[in-house]
Amino acid sequence: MHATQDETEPPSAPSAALRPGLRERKKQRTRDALIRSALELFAERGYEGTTVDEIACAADVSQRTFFRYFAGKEDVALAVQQMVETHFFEAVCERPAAESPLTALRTAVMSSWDTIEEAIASVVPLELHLRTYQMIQTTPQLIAAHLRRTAELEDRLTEVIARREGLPPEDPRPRILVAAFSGVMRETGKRWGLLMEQDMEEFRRQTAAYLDQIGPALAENWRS
Amino acid sequence: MHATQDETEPPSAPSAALRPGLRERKKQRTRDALIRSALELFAERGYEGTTVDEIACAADVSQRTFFRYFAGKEDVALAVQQMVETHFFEAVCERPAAESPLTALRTAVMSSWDTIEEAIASVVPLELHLRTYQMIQTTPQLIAAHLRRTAELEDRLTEVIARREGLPPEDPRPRILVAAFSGVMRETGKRWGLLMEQDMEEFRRQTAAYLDQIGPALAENWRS
DNA sequence: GAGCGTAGTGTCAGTCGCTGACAAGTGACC
DNA sequence: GGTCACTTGTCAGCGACTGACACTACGCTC
Repeated sequence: MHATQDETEPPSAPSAALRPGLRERKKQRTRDALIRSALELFAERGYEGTTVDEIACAADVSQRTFFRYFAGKEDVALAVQQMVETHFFEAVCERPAAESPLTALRTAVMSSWDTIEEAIASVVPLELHLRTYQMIQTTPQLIAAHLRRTAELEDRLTEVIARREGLPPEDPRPRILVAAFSGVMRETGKRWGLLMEQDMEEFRRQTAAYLDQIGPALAENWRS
Repeated sequence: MHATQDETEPPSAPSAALRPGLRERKKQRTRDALIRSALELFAERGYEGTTVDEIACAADVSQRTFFRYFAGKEDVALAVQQMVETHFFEAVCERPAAESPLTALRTAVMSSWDTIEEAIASVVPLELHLRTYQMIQTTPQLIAAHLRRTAELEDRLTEVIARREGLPPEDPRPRILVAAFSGVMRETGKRWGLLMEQDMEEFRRQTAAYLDQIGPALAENWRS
């Protein structure tokens, strides 16, 4: 309902602001304002220490309007994270069928990281998103909500991979692979958020190293 | 705070009801009554269609007392499931160190299933628990809460396995294995709950078959 | 450019989950 | 039997969320 930006495109509009219609632009600005206000307040006073009233007030709308844009307080906290995950999912869908499933997943993460930052920055400053990410991993209610969304993403990934490989839906292997992959991503994400590592290169290396362990993890006899 | 049943034991009490003291028994009965009332109401009107007031009223206590026993409405819905998972975790801890990690997990599930039913039945009828399990998997709020608890269980399992194998906490392999295992359990659990399979034997076979796929899932080249 | 329909917004009132504070009842222990 | 600590109920209140209704303003047509 919100944020649908696919319309008939007038060829090369002179003023770049005329594309989506005045009303649509206003809605988009309201939505962005709500996200920005929310994340700033969360960073300042914490998630539970911030009321929806305060968020709405900071974005100059009524509380009622807030709930027309977001289904709940959780929603706005996870809005940017949602963007990131959608972006990753699309990257997976675009991987060539020749790649093995694990390679496809791995390459998709890496390539989605190359391009996601500007998309984030168009809504909120990157540093604010990093603080939000930490908050998500330390606030019980947000951990739960985020895990639920992640589980849904896993379902979709499982389906995509099963289709790629031409497997019937009952085959458990795609699900297992996705679960293992997801476990790695959760773990590395935890480290990234908590250690506040700004060094993206180092983080990529670590993630890659972890992903390399997926194969060996299932070989019995770990004791070297 | 609640349900601590470790106290100095008077040697062989004549009436088996005298062990934990009158007050403790009363608390336990209140707690069980709350769980039973809650699950019955949930089964009847759904989770969101039931208010805490109604649960408290059905158990003949005040709403305030309900919240002294359970941190929230979610808590009472997941109370029995919590028992099951604790039981499983303890079973894992007791597996001999000679078993490979995956074997230990697999054997622990199977053996915990052998003994959990009576523990459940002492609180609520088994059939009611099954309906609750279905409800958990279809109610967004409960899915989220349950996933959070499961994630905590995964953390503890990861730690136990790392210790068993004498691995340092940074080694990602225990986490990956647990994630894959957990993915299988979530999937089979989903089928069990939704298909309402009463046939426990069939369900065990299916779970075992899924677990057998964990190894192959990580071997590349699935296409037979 | 006036007018109309509709989409977006604010206000209001209400429900429900949840909590702190205080007062009253009740098992436990000497 | 009396004191003490633990449980409980009542009350008052906050915050998340929702339905209903009236109002404003965009967008489209004539």
